[in-house]
Amino acid sequence: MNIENTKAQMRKGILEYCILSILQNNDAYAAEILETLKNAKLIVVEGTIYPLLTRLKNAGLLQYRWEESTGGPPRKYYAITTAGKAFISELSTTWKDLQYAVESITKPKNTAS
Amino acid sequence: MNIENTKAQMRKGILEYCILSILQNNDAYAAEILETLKNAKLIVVEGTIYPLLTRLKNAGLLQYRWEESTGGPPRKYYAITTAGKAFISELSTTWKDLQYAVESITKPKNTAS
DNA sequence: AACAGTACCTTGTATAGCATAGTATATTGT
DNA sequence: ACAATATACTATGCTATACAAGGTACTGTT
Repeated sequence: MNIENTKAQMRKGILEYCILSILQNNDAYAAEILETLKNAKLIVVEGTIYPLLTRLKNAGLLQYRWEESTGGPPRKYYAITTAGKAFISELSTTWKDLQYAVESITKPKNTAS
Repeated sequence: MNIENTKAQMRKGILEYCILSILQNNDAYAAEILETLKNAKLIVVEGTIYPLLTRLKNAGLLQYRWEESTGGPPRKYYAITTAGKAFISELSTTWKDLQYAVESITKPKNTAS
């Protein structure tokens, strides 16, 4: 029950939303997505993101194309699909509902103002 | 990859925070906590909350006392400990950081304003 | 004594993310 | 041409949380 573990648990479930959102702005390959998440202080590692991208692709929310790189192996550039865009709006609602629920619970109540 | 599953995933990790927050206001027993969560639209079931309460108790964040009921078996009233209060403030920070991170990622960027 | 209602507890399952190791491609140096 | 290095993608096993489902125990009513 340490704080780091709890942080990791809170992160779970929002990564899909974050990744889809990142791709809504620009197509990107795994390393770029990873970099964006890190810049936003969402620590994620390779072993997490690759399976997640595959899952989103298999669900039809993402698609990818191969692109040559100036150095090193070709890159898988992911792009969001129509279904993915629709899913984002659902996730956005879910996230807002969750934020509201947590706020209403954690806000201390005036038991006898 | 349906929305209900994703909702459940997002809920993960915030339940500890919510339960500790509820107990910060008043001592309560499991059924009361469950009711409060439901009122906030956080769907949780018995099988989730009992192990969680035990975990929080074993971590020293909660303590409990037995109290007689007017009808039915005695109730375990949980109360937050000093360590629990300290943990809440950490969770509060974590939650705010997470909200900020998600906001910065999901907010669409002006790629060429 | 049997039943219903309340409250608490336990076991098994699914899923997400992590750690780690492995595979494949392209460039660089000899 | 071959080996070494860097980049990018993939696969396997582990852990923790939440859920589903079933079980135990106590109290009051008929």
